[in-house]
Amino acid sequence: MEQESEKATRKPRADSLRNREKLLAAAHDVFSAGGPDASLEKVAKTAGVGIGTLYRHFPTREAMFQAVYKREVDQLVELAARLAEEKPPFEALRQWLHAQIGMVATKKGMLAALTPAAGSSDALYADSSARMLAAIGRLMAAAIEAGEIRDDLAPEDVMRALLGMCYTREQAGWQEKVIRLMDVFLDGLRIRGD
Amino acid sequence: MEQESEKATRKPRADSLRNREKLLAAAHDVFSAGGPDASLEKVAKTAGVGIGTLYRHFPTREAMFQAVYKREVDQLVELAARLAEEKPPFEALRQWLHAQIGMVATKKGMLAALTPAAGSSDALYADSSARMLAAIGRLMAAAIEAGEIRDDLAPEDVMRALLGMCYTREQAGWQEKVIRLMDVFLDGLRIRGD
DNA sequence: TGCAAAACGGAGGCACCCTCCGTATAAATT
DNA sequence: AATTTATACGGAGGGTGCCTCCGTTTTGCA
Repeated sequence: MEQESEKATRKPRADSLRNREKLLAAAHDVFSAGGPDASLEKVAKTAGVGIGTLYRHFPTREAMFQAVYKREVDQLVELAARLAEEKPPFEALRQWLHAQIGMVATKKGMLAALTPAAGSSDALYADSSARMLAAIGRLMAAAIEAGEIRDDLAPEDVMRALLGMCYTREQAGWQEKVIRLMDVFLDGLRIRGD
Repeated sequence: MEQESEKATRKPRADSLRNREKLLAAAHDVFSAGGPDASLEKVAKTAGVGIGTLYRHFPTREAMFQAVYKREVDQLVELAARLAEEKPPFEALRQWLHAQIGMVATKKGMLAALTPAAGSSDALYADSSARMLAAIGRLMAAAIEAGEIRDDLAPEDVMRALLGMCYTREQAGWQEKVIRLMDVFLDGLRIRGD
């Protein structure tokens, strides 16, 4: 019988992986729409699984937030890499920032949920933050090298501008407003070929 | 029949006023201890009234927060005036700041509760804030005139220091820690008679 | 003192939280 | 392919909180 560790680790079941993924997708949707206090039973129903399955995968609300958050960071970092390859530098930066806005809706719940228990999840947070800054840094560097944007802003500055704009998230429809604000900002960032 | 306005306004019932006051006191205690999501039924029970009575006086959770908040601002402004009369200037300032810390526990729930619905309660907020700054300004002016503290800080600065320190409110027992921090800060503020 | 307006209190219906366990199913074994 | 067995599934159920509604009690006024 072949096994690498002393513990007999069976291959994880396919349905388990499927359900985990379905739950994460559903959680993203539900929390984006309903805020951090949205019902976990609604998440389970949206995912099409039982409430028991949800709790087995994510024992606490915060565990669920963290998993969603990490997944989104992964996706955004990957998206940055793909955009950098496929699009002109400025356009890549623009599209990536737009994608960011969609994420903040969830991060909102994240922040509220993580703050009280701070300390347990600091590492996750710091790491994600660093990766995000690195990703935006690469996009900006490319645009600067192409002579498309100013070179006197740091990645942190752009990040702060983005998050600051999102701080007005209150009424319905804030995402559209922030996208417009962000486009104005990008217009200011751009070097025009006059 | 004598009445001042066209509407026949009967004198408010004594029990109503009593219960309202009991509810506000209970709400302060419960929210301080349990945070903004504390149970309203616990508030009613602590106050010794039925849940129906609570909802009649404060139809929504936010209405309750606002009432508690306003009451605390009133009390603190009044306390500032009394301390200014009865205590030496520096001691008055110190005791008032300590009292402030007790309030933040409730304001925490306040902020979380007010933010989403911003706009409906802006006026209340701005007014309270101004009154608080005026109160601390008077205490500081007295201490400056007596030569007890430095004169190069504005009321806003001290307020910001206080709130910044309170931002670490997470674990149990944060109030004690903040009181110690605040005393250190006050020690720095003080002009020593060397 | 009598009476009607106003306030009281808690039962009841609903939603959500989380646990527990009988049933179903996928991986391992033969 | 059939059997075994570890693992995952789903939802009923017990508990708590939210808020409404209405019969009962209290209070101000005449």
